[in-house]
Amino acid sequence: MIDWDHEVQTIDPAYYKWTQWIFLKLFEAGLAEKKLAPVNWCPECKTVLANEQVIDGFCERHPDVQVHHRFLEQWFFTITKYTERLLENLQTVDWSESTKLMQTNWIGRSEGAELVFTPPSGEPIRVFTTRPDTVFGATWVVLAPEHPMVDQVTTAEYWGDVNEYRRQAAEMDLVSRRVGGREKTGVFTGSYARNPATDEAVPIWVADYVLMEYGTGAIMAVPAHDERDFEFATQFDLPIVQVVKPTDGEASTNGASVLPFASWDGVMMNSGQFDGVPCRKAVHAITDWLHEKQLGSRRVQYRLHDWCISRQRYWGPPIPIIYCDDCGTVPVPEHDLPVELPELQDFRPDESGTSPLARLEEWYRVQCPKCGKLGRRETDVSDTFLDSAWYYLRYPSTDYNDRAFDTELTERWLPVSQYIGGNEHAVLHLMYSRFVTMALHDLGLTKFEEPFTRFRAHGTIVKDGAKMSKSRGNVVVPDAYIAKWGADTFRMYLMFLGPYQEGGDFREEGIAGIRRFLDKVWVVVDSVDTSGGQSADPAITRKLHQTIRKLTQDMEELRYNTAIAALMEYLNVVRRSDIVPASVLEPLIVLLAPLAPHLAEQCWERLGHDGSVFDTSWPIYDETLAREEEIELVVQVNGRVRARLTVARDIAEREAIEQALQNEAVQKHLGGNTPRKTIYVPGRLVNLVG
RNA sequence: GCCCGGGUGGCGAAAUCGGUAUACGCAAGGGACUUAAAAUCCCUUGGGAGCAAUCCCAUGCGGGUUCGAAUCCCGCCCCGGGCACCA
Repeated sequence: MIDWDHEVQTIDPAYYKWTQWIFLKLFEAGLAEKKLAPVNWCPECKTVLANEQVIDGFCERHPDVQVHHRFLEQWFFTITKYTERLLENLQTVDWSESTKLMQTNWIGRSEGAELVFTPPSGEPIRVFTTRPDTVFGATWVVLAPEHPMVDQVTTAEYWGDVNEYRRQAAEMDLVSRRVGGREKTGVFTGSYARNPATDEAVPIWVADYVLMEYGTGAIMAVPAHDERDFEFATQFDLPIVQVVKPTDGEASTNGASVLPFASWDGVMMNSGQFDGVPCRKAVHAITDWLHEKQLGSRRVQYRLHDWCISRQRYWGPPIPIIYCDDCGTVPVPEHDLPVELPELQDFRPDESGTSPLARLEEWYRVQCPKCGKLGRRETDVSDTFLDSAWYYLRYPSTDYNDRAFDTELTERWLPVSQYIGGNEHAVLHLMYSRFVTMALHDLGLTKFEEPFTRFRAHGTIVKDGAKMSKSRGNVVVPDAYIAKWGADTFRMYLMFLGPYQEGGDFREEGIAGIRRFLDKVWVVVDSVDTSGGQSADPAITRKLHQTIRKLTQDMEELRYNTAIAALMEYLNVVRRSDIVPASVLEPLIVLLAPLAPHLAEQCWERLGHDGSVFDTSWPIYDETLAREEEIELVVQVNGRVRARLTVARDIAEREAIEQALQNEAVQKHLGGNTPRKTIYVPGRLVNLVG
């Protein structure tokens, strides 16, 4: 039941006051930083976006609009400080496996090593690799175009080439830059660095297939054992040295045709004292060896980046920060919250990279809360995902205006015991909420660190093979169906369509079946025997308890389709009976209530009850009453069904086999032979093997 | 390319632990009621052979393990989703 007294609206200053408060808490905890970084810019939204809001290089809200790179100073939440916990805690929560997997992949944990390649002069170049075992085959080094060391290593002779290449890379937008399989490009810097394993000088290149945002922004290239490096070697005629030979490969020694060989199933070669060692062992042996020489160390790398929360749009809670020439970055004092959104004539965003609020000088010019000198408000607002990252904490505490969430109420109601949503939020809302909750937990503000104990991802109902969207024009509007069939029918039909977590294509073919079922319920309720004198047929009672058991289990596991099928079966049994006592019908109505609430409520009233059906308790099944006394025992000969016997439920093995052997059809198929082997599965079958 | 999920009647789908494949519903066909139609009720319905009892075949394709496979293993094909030059 929905309690409208506990409604929240994230655009209400009474709500976003606390969103800003949460920002301040995270800021105090050192989890909010403003930094200059390459960020995703949507030219349609005219704002930056978080990585999680960029889908295949396109804007989440504008699927036709490509996202660009911009270097801007933005506020970030350092979610990466929680990477390990976000990963580890996944094992403690009861969530859909698909959702957990998506988060795991998004966090993208990789074990490997950081190795040092030393140029003759200047700083060493640090590279991250997951294959330190292949370091003997590293024949050059690549820096990302944005790598700060490019300037130092580029020689005068190559200065022009390198600069031109960097200029082109900077101009390229995210999409064309990141397409895998694109022809490799790059330039030589003129310098060399020493391979820490071979001690040989290898050339230093700059190429855009290396990304500054991942690892150290530099790699060692091992063309024999990495597809991309192999491609680059082919393109620029660079040396290829095989250092791993396949364990079970046929063409293991005469190399070229099987390269690049990127598998872990191999042993080392051309690797000095490590020759013959399997890759998986060599990884550690070589890393440790380089560690002793102080040229490398083990390292774990993640794909997850910090959460960019700055937005240059109007709608959103202004980030509660004031910049002062003397005091620097000053948080707005709690008692000054909320920082309200001012009225603005034209609130549309523009290309400037600053928020519409930056046009309103009388708003952003304020006194510094510390020294009183004239300062300037932050004009960016926060990501709307921050609003939703904590809303569940607000629900129980909406009556309190002096605190975001009340300790006692929070303890009583939270964490959320069952949450249902779509997998499109797996790496957005669900990840952000987990992070915010962990941060609040570490600040001592909540007792739990996971917001949602149990989460189930619903499937997507698609139409004509595609996700419903206004632009495609394939949206199913429920209103028409509700008008024609009724809300209960439509609701129940959607549940009956198929497994809840799978979704499927929307068709209306079967909807009449649900309506017929509900009509039959109504008719049966009308014909119920209310005299109280009739006792129920034992067969119906048995079916009733089986149905209660099935519903109890199915509802808990969100298996609505089979729950409904079970109710239909039960109704079919009830309808075959001439007399229907209230005792067999009332539980049906209670079981139906969560599926067809309106109809159930009316039936309940019609059965002579004053209160709501939702105030009655869920029926409890009796295992003894649900038990079948007689069962059908299948008799197989050599695994094929040849007879079915009706026997007592608890028939002894010896007796069952005895009866099976006496069966005529069974004897025929045995052909007069005695079975060599008999298999007995209690309550199910006898298999005679001849 | 890598990682998940799925493929079962004409259709949506069941079979939850390796043990009666096709529950439940839709659609279709036949019948009852009706002057007629709708609605409702009853019956039939995986494919094939047969008067029948019954038998054979069938869970995307090809192999395997097992007394027994939709379910487990190996190799493919197709559909949906996620990630993607992440070193």
